[in-house]
Amino acid sequence: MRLIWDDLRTVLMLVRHQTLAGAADALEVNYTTVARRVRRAESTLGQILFERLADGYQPTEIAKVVASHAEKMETSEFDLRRYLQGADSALTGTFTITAPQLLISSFLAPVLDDFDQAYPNIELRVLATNDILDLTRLEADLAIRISRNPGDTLKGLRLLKQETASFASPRLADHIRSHPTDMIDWIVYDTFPNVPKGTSPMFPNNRVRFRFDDMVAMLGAAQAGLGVLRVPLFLGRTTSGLEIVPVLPPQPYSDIWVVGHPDVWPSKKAQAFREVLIAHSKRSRSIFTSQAD
Amino acid sequence: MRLIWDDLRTVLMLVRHQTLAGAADALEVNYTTVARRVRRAESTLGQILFERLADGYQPTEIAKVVASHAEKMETSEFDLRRYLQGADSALTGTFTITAPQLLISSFLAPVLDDFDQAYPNIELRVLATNDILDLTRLEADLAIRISRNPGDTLKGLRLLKQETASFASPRLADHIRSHPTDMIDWIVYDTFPNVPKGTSPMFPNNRVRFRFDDMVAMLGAAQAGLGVLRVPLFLGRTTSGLEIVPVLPPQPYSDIWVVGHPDVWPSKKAQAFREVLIAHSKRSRSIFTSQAD
DNA sequence: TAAGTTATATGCGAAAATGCTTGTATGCGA
DNA sequence: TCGCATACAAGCATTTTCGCATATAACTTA
Repeated sequence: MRLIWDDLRTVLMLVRHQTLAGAADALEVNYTTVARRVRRAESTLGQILFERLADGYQPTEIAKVVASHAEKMETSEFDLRRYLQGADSALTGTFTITAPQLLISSFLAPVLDDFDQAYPNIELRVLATNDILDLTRLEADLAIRISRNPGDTLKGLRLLKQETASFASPRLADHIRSHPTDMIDWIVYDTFPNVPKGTSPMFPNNRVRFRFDDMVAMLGAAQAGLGVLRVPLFLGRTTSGLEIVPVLPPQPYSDIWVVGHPDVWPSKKAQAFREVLIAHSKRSRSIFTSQAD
Repeated sequence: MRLIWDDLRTVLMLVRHQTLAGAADALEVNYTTVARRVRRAESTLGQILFERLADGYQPTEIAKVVASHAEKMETSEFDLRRYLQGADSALTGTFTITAPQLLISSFLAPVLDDFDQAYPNIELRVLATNDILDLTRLEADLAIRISRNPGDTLKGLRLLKQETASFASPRLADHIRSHPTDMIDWIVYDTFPNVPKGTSPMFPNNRVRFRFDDMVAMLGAAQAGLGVLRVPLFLGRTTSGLEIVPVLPPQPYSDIWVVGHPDVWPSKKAQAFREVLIAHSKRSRSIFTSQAD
């Protein structure tokens, strides 16, 4: 019995995605190819691996066992690729980072510019997402994250401390300052559905007016004067049409970290990127806290 | 970077064998294919994996790392294949056993016959070798071994206790019995280069005359009357032209075991083979010891 | 020094794998 | 109930991979 390793990988992907098209996307092949590889695997194993149903391929118990072993193989592949990435001393090729969308324009854009100037032969790929990408699976080489915790197995470096404050449109800000005891409307994030704690006693009347699940939309609502917003200082300060209001005094917030997998961390490209990143962080420290205000 | 798993396996084989032809044999492909796959792997990794020398492909350090990861993948493959083998409840297909050559003709042949009669749809493959095959790598499904110890991770079942005794050609045996104090010539195995311990006091004069590294040759030499031989009872008894001589009284010897990997052990085919094996062992017990003499 | 052995390299035709296209079934929603 | 989207299946053409035959280089040995 001579198993084809790439057929095992194909079975793994089909078990994960349950449809030929899904597995084919993951493998970057035509879905017909997935179907044929699976048929071939079934015939060499002498076992039926999937039930062909109208809504996809349903894995049998045996297929799940096959997939679990293929998953171990995949882990070894990722281990290898991370090793190679870490050992790579070239300042050429591609380099992938990920960061929350809102950090890009206000903070990261100059870093990308500096890096591209300094290392024109490195093709920088930026994944702007709030999803926590899996650095173990090399979804990115480095991640910039807003979190006190760099993650379990990841190496991390704290770039910046930061604080939050309350922001509002200039009109609303004026009104609040001149009528501090009026009811103040808040725009809050879905996951923190109440008025932030720690509001100043000078502004005793607060209520939630809107809840959003998207920060960009919240900023838009605040720009339109719909309410007061609690955001990191850098974000409020770099968003036009917003100014700080003293309703909520500056409070410490999760720090900004650059994190990476220990295997990949020592690579020349990662080193280079961190240098540029740290230099820029030092320069822009004042945007993130009220200290230097 | 999209690595082809079977290319990694090819690199592993080439690191192991160091020549295209050797790796190609192991993979059962043409050696040209090995060369091409390795080139492809090198180009996708962007790394040179082997130095092409006159006497073969010399792996670089990176190739060794690649191979070590591919080896983990291979381990997972064997784990899977053993699992599938163990879960296989069919009494069809091939089944592989291994045993020392000398056990085959005298002891195992009837078992093979019985098994083939009882399970004509199973194609039995017999690897007659003194090498200890690696059951973890599925080089065989079951092994019949002469050893007190069934092995570290293997499951085992003791089939037979056995004893050794001294044998000689009829002519020599006659002479020894009639002239017990004459010098007795021994034919011994290279790894036990002295006269066996425990010779009877009735035959005080013993010396080594020949050392061999091959048991078949030793039996031939004994048949030709060149000396006395210590062999397991079953072997002396079933070899024509030899008879037992009382120089060395029967002594316990390593037992005969059937061993298998725990994963494969419960498979229907392995169960079936063990049943036939055990039945035959019980019937032929008397050949192996002096008890029933 | 010439023949033989053991390596790798390369060109060509056969075989295999792959992608594309068309056809069919099923479920969802206007 | 009629698209519409999503799934798989199957046939055909293309591309890729593979094996064979041949050539070349290094080393051994008579």
